[in-house]
Amino acid sequence: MRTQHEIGTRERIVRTTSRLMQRQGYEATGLKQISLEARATLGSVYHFFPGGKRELAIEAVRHGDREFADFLRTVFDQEDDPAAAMLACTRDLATGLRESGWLDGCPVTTTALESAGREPEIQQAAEAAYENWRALVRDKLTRSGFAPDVAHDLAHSVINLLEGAELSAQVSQSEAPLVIAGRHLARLVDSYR
Amino acid sequence: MRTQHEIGTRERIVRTTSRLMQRQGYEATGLKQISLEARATLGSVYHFFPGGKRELAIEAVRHGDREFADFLRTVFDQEDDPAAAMLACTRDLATGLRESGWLDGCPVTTTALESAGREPEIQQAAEAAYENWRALVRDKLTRSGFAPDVAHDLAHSVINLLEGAELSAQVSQSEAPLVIAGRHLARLVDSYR
DNA sequence: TCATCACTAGAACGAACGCTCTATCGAGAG
DNA sequence: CTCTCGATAGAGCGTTCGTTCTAGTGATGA
Repeated sequence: MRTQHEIGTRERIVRTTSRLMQRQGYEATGLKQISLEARATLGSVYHFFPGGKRELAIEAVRHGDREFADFLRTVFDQEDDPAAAMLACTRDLATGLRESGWLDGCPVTTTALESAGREPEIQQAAEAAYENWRALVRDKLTRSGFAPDVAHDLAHSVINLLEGAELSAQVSQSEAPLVIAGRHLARLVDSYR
Repeated sequence: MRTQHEIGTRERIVRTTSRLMQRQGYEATGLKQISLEARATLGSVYHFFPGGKRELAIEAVRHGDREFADFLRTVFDQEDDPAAAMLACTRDLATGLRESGWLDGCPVTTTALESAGREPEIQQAAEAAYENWRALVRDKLTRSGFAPDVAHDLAHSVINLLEGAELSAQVSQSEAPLVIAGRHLARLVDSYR
């Protein structure tokens, strides 16, 4: 019998897949590597995920979705002012990225790009993730008194600039893109007050 | 002898590789597929690119670099006002993306993300591309009277938001992220006048 | 005419891929 | 105890991968 607090095999496989695909992408991540690093056998992998690699990728994207959503919620709870929240957001992202040796970027983007137009189910999971994150930003802004349509548009560019800046920071191995993005997002948000 | 205006085998291979990796990424693009679609044999591919797939990817990224740089130059030449240029830029990107069936996103990003931290030479080529594009935006802004440090920072966020919005537009198969990004970039640029 | 050499051509190699298959394990039910 | 069945285990399937290799082509210059 499995006690409740220990991590089950299924969850271990999902987390490992998410981390590996975050770093290497969908195609470069093999099932052998997943089963090895998750300390599970191929039999276990196909037992929990009969849909194979595709199903595994979908679950990994959803895991990354929840992961980044938790990050956003934490930052937004700590910073009351939206502009200050933007700065805190990019600062924490930059720190995390640097501490991982510039390896752990967005847990969804790489897989999403690889599967765009080729794996509709994975693409849909990624789209749901982006929309989920936008909703968190939108709610933060409307709760701070911004008009719904302004908040809607801002949410798009906030998430998109975070994505682009993190990608740029990862490729250039520098915190600068994220730091600059934070300042510009704060300025942009403030310009709608 | 080869006349000057016809496209040589080498150039045909580079263009095909660039287009395929733009759509499918680095790992999912096979040399067999490249040689087939470029109407070249594997022997020709390895004759021109002894470094194999890695060298081919580097050349493909550089090709994408020149391609997007030409696009930026064209837009910047047509629109004198920087804010108007931002709007034209996102509009044209959205149109091109839609017309390709949401397949042709940034020709560098996918390959860059897949190789981040694993293929230093490809990553460096991608970094050079981003820096090249930023320089074009920077020059456009300084020529319009913006202070150097302001232009430097804006160039970062312009390119990064373009990247993020195009990625988002591709995944959601919608022009909205790019259209919104154009408005926000114009507003942000104007706020520094 | 003949040697040269950039280029084309594609068979073949070992390795790795996603996936299937059968066998086994082990805790709870009867 | 035996039966059941979710879970574990890993050998092996056919295929495709990147790469290597040898052979052949055809225009060029001596």
